[in-house]
Amino acid sequence: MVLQKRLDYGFNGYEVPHTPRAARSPRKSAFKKKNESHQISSFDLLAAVAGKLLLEGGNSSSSSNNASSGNNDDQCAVKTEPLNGRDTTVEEETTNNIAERSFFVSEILPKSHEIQSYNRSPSPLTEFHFGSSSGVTSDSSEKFETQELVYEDTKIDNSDCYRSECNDNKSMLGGLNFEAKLSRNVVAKDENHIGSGFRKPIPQNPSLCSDDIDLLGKENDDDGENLSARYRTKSFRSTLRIGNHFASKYCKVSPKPRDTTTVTNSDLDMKHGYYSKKHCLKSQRLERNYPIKKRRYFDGYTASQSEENAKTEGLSGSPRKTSGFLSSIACQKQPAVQSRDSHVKLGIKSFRVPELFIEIPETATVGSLKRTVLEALTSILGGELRIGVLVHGKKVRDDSKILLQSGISLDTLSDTLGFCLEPNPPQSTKPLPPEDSDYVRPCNVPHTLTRCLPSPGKHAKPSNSVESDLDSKPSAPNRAKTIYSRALIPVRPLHVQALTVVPPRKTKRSVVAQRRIRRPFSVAEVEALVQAVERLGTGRWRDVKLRAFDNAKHRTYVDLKDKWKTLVHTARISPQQRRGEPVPQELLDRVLTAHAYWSQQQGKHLLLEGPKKLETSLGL
DNA sequence: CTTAGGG
DNA sequence: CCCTAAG
Repeated sequence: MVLQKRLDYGFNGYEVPHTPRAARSPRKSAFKKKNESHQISSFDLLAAVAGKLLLEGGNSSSSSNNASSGNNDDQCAVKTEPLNGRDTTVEEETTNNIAERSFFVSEILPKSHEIQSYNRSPSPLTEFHFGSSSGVTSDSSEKFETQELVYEDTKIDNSDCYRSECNDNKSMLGGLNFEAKLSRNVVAKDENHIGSGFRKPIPQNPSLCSDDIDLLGKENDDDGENLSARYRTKSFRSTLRIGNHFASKYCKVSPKPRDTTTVTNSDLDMKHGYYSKKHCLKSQRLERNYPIKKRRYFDGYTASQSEENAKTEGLSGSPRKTSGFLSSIACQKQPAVQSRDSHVKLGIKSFRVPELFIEIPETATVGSLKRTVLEALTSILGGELRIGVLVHGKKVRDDSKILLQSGISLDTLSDTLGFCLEPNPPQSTKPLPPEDSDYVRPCNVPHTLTRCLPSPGKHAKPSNSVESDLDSKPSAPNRAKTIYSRALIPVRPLHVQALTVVPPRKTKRSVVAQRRIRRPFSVAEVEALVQAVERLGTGRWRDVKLRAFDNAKHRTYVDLKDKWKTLVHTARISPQQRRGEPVPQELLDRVLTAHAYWSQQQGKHLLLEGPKKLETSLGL
């Protein structure tokens, strides 16, 4: 019942982030004044459903499978049911079974059923009925993965293994995907974390996700990318899942329990089932030395800029990174409801909780595992639950927008609308030091997914020597006994693919380029940079790179240029305003001197005898 | 691929 | 750090 309570909280707190930015493809024509007055509030309902889902989850292990089926019967737009209705004993529940314990949030809404999305209901909960749906049979363990997107009328095959797997099974198992990590530490089971988002559970594993912190910086950046980044950070890992099972199911990779690399790879593969190996290699290489120049799409949903954009942008908005959250709520347009009221009818097929990482000892009991997962889950969603709306994979944050304004219309609904659950005030959890971009993955997989790979020993690495810093070779994760898997369920925005003539799935590579982890320059690096610039000037960053940072694979000449820029700025502001590791004034002075010198030099344009070295000029 | 700058 | 227009 505690869950119920939280559910309520979540409800109250529900609020879609504001989205200042206009729709990618403002289609004025789409604005039918007729609908302007309509405000969609069904999201609230969705939130309610989600909450309900939680509730179900919380009780699933001990209560009946119809915990909430006693609600309204009519107009139940969404049905929810604990996947694992039958209450199996702990002994019986294998890891897989646990995973299987996802929650079936909803079924395809019968055509006849319609959700009057526009009518704000004072009591959202009443609009959703959480009845029990068809039972999930034993084989469900093989399909615990949620159905990502289910198209009723448009059978779109995105071809990624993960997806197709799902489609194979008629049973749309929505729900929670569990990902567990076995380790020596048990996630604390205290309840202090309630309401604090997943802050609690995560800290247990500081090495899992490290970098996201700085991502939280820009708060009002309406840019989709940034938004994504933010969410990735705050809401990261919310999908619980038993990696091994997942791997075996969705990836070719043979599941090897306790094999970190394998599992990880599996996940990666899963995520990029259609990712060509070749591309992986390339990607890796790129990331290794230089920033990937491809547009980054957020977790899961990614595509090469050229291809994806070309394919979808022109049609109905550019695909954007989607939030890292789950979004396996499938909605669909009701074919026969082209009614003039232009009401959007959508059926929610399933929910999936965002990815989540938990740590639990291998020796823990299944029961404790369940408990842990449950706790982690509730802690995540417990705080404030809310629903995110995705249109073309892009989050729509402006609640005031009408559907049409957001690009949600009868014509495109089924292909563009998506939802995602997200813990409210996304708490920035203690990010775990992400693996270095140079990290060499066991197999050729998109680097992006390694973001949370454990990187022991990388924490306290106060580099004093330029050497060490310049050549910060990430230590390879060493967790033989840890089962680590990731469950980044790609939130594939419904592409307009179905509506376009573009040949479906043609080299639909997805490059999940992730923002590089922030790696503040150390004093030593600054020193090296300054020295190099003094000698080479400020217009030869490549040379600077080669000269002083040739071994620092993670520093590109662009980085150096940027750093110089900031150094110059830093040198000009008062020491009080400076942040981060303090740079010796001496260096800053040199920065200013060199900057002034080279600026002048550049201005002089005198290359008669070649640019004199600053050093020479200064008599150094 | 590099630069140079704005974001 | 990212993204990109220019060269």
